[in-house]
Amino acid sequence: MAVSEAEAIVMEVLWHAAPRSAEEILAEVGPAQGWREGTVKSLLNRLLKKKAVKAEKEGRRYLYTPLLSRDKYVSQESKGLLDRLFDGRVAPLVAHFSEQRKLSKKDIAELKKLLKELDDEQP
Amino acid sequence: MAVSEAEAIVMEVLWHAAPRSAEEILAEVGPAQGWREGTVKSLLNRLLKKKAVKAEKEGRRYLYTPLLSRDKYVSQESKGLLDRLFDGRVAPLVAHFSEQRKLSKKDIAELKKLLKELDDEQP
DNA sequence: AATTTATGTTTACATGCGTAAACTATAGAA
DNA sequence: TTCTATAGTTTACGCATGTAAACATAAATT
Repeated sequence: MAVSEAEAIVMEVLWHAAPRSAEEILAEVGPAQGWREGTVKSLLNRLLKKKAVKAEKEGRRYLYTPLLSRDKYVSQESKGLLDRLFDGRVAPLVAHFSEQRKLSKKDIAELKKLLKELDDEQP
Repeated sequence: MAVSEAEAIVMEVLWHAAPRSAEEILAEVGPAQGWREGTVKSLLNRLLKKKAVKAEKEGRRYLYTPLLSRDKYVSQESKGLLDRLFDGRVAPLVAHFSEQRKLSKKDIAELKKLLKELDDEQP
């Protein structure tokens, strides 16, 4: 089952640093998201059920660690979008952003560099 | 309110050719999706409520036409993903696909062409 | 005119999600 | 030892979604 958007926000905290306690996670996302204790606890439980995180007892509480890697999550999400909207191909996606003028100078520079590196790999 | 995934499949039919009747839409997506009549009708009604399509009476039935453009929809979806996962920037997204070896030869060629065109626009 | 057929409209129902309150258990504090 | 603070577990509730069935209505057919 898929990790939902709210759950992904909790995952981001754990991807950034793990293991963390529920309390630490709350401290990190609660204020920004306007979430209470119960909300974070529910999300953690759903993530446990989905096997996206694991919990290890540490004293009276649990410390949570990701089982699903950010890379894997990002891959799934990106591939989903690509397949649904761009027939699974990357160039049309970039072309879309280009048409929308959403490519920054920095993006363009980085893309050039990336392509050059690909050339160097496979001459 | 957002157009859901199932709704987007109906939209794709209309983006491809509109106006279309419910019957035509069913004929086009029903078999592939395993959807019955009622399902397509429900989706069309939700799309109407969301103002993503409009309906014009034609004889005893309605013909549906998109109000939301595919371009706008694609933009929203893409921007959402980009913001959530790549800090709003395109280059890291492409880098991700590159790392996952998801860039085809064709993608690479097209990206090069695209970047060259951008150069030519703004010399 | 009565019945069947084609369409659209209303209602349904399980599941997931966002958001939590209520409940429970347990380790410290008094 | 009893009370309290803390952390996890259970239950809740409204809304969206996927997936229709049931119902209403009007046109076409018998």
